[in-house]
Amino acid sequence: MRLVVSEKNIAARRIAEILAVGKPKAEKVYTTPVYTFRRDGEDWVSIGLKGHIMEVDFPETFEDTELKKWNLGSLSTLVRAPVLKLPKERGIIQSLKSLAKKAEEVIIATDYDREGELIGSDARDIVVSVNPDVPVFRVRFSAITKGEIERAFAEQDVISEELAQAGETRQDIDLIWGAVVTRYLTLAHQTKTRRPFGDVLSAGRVQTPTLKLIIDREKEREAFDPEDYWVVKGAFEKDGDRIPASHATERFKSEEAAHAVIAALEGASEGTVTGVKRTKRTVKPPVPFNTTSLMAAAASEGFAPAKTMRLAESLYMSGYVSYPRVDNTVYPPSLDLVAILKTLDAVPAYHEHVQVILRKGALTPTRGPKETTDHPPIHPTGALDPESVDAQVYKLYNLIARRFMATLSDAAVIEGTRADFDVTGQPFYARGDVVVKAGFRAVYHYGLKKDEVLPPLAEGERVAFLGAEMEAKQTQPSARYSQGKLIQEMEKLGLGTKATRHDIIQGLYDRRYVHDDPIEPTCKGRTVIEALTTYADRITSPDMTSELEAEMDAIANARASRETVVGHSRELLAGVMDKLVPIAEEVGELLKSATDEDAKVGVCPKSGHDLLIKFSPKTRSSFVGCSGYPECDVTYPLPKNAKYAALAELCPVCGTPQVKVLQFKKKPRVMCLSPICPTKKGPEILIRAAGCPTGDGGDLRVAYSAVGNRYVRCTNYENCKTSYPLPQSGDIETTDDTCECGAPIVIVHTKKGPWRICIDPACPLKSAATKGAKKGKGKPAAKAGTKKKTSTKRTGGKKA
DNA sequence: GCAAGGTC
Repeated sequence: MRLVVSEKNIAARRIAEILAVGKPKAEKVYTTPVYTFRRDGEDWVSIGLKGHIMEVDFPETFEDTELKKWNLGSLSTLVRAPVLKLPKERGIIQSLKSLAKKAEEVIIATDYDREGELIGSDARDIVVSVNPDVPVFRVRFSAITKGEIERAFAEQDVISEELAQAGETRQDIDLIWGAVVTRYLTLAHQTKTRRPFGDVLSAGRVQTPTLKLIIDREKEREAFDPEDYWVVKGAFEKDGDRIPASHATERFKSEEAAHAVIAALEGASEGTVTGVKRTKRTVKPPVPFNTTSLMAAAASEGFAPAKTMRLAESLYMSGYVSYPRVDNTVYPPSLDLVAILKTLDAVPAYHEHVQVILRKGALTPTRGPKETTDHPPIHPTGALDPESVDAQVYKLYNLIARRFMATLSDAAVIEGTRADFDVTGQPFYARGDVVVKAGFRAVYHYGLKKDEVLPPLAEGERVAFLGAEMEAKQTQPSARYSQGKLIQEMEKLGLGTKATRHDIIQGLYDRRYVHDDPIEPTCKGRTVIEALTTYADRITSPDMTSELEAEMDAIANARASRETVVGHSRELLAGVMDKLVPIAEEVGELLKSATDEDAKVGVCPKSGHDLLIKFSPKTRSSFVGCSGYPECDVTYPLPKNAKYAALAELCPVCGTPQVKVLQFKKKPRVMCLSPICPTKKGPEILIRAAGCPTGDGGDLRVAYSAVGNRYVRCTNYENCKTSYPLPQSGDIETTDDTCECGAPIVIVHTKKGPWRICIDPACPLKSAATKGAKKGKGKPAAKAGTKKKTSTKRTGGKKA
C-alpha cells in the first residue's frame, strides 16, 4: 500500500480524487478521515494531518525541578534550556502510525512552503519510527490540479532537511524568546501585585511589534498639534429639493475671515448658478478575495478579523465557501466560474444578478495583485438559504458571494456633477453623483458612499438661498488603526501570516493590551512596550522577523546551521536578560501602576480616591471598589460575565461615574454605577422621603441592581447600606402607611390584583400579619425578595 | 500560566 500524507483533510481528499482510478472511498482510521483508492494496480491511502502534529516545549524534567514554578532567578537558565518536540495531535499520530506500519511507500505531500516541509518532516519521523525501512518521498506542487499533481507524483523527491531545520529554528527562537520575556514581564508585575497567579503579560516576535504599531500611532496622535480652521456651509433649494453646498474656500484660517463671509451673506435669499460641470468616471469591479482582503472588507461590516475567520471556517466546513486561508487573488483557469454562478442562481436574491452575468457570454473576471496557485481565491461553493443559518453567518456568506459576482460584472459608470453658485459675490459649490450604469454596483454595495443626487441645474439659473453657517474645526491626526487596517500593516511589514494575524490581534485584546475598535492601547500595553523598547528593543521591532527570515533562508541553503542560529539568538537574549533581570523591581512598579491606571473607573464621590474595577474571589465577580478601602467602603455592583471600560463622563442624570459594559453577544452599553440612578431600568419611584430607618434623612427609592433586579435602597447609599428586597414583577404603588415595625408599606400591582406588603423582610409582624389579616398581605413579599426563584410563584399563588 | 505556526 502507498500512503500519501498531506497537511490537511481537504488536500488529502482532493489528491485522492485526482490520483484515483474511479472514485476514492472515504473511510476512517480511528477518528481520522482517510481516502482509499486504486491506482496502477495498487492500493493507495491518502491521509490529511491537522497542520503541525508536533509542538515544541521545554523538557518536563526542567519544568518539574527548577522551572515548574516560574521565577525570575531561573530565567537565565531557561534562555539556554533544551527544546523538545512533543506530540500535539495524538489522534492523528496514532492513525498515521497505524497506516505507516502497512505502507510499502510513503509520499509526503504537505504544503509547498517552509512550515509544510517541517510538518512533512515530523510526519516522516513518525512513519519511520514504526516502519524504519519504508521509502519516504516528497512531492512538491503549487496547485491541487490534475496536471500539477500528476507531474509532482512523477517527479518524486526527498524531504529537504535544511528547509525543515529552518522551520525548527523558527519554532525554537519563538518559544525561547516568547517564554522568557513573557515570564519576565509576568513575574516582574507579580512582585508588586502579590497575587500569585495574576495576569500573564505576554511578549513575542510578532505580537510585540504589532502592539508597538498601535502604541506608536497613539503617540503620534498625542504629539499632534491641531490647527484651528473654519468652514462655511450653505444650502440652496430648487423645486423643494435642498442642495447642501460648501463655500469655495474650503478652509478659513481665521474666524474673522469666516465671519466676514457670513456677514456678506446677511439677508441674501437668492443665488445664481455660475456653472455646471459633468464628468463621467468608471469604477472598476473589485478583485477576488484572499484572506487579507476578505478580513478587511468584513471589518468594514463590523466583523473582527478573528470572527471573520471563525465564520469563514464554518462556512468552508459546511461546503458553502472555498478554503479561506489563501494569498491568491487570481481565479485559476481550472475554476468553473459558470458552474458556480449556476449554483448561486438557486439563491433568490442572486438570481437576477447571475442572469445578468451569464448573458454577457464570455466571462473576464478581475485579477488581484497576488497570484499564487495553492488555492483559488475565496469564492462561494454552495447556495446558502438565508433562513437556514444565523444572520451573522449569512452576512459573511453574502459578502463572499456578492464579491464573487462583482468580480465577473462590468465596471460601474458614475456621473459626477459639480455646480457652482454665487451669492452676493460669495462663491459656493455643490457636488452630486449619479450612477449611470450600475455594473458591479448592482450586486456589490459594500464600502460605497450613498449617492448625492443634484436636481437638474442650468448655468445662469437663479435658485433660492437658504442661508449659511460657519463651523469651527480642527485638523485631525492620523486615525487609530482599525483591525482591518492593522492586518494590512502587519502584512506589509511581514509580521505573522495570513493564518495567524487575526489571532495575534485577538491576543492583544485578550491580554488587555488594547481595547475598542479602532484600536486604542491600554496603559498596560503602553508600559509593556516602554519597558521592552529600552532593554529588549529586538523583540519590539519587525526587524526581528525580517532578520529571522534571512537566517532561515541561509539555513535552507545550507549556508548556516540551526545550532549556530539558535545559539546566537540565545546569546542575544541572554544579553537582554542580563539587563532586564536586575531592574525587575522598577519594571514591576511601572507595570503595577499601569494596570491600576487601567482599572480606574472614576473618582469616589465619598472619599475622592480612585474607583477601581476589582475582582472578588469570594463571589467570583467583579465590582467597583474605592481604592481608599478599608477607610472608605464605597462599592458598586457590576453585571456578571461582562467586561468593563472606564468612561470619563459622569452620569448626566445623577453625576455618579459610569462604565461601559461589554457583554457577549450584546451591544456595548453605558451604565451608571449608581444603583438608584433613574437611568436604570424602570421608573424612578420614591418610596418614602427621609424615611430611611437609620434616621440620617436619606430617601428610600426603588433601585436596580447590576443585573436589573429591583429593590429598595437608601439614597445615601454611599454611606448607608439600608436596602429591602422587592418582588420583581408588578407595578409598585407607594402609600403613606407605615407598618407597625416602622418600615413603609407599598402596594404591588400584579396581573392578578394588588397586594400590600411591608418592605422589611425581617418585619416581626410578618407571620402574624399573614395569618391574621387578608391573605397575601406580607409574607409573600418577604419571600419574594429574599428568595428570587420562589418569589414569582408565591406572589402569583398567594395574591388575594 | 509562556510564542507562533499549522488546521478543525
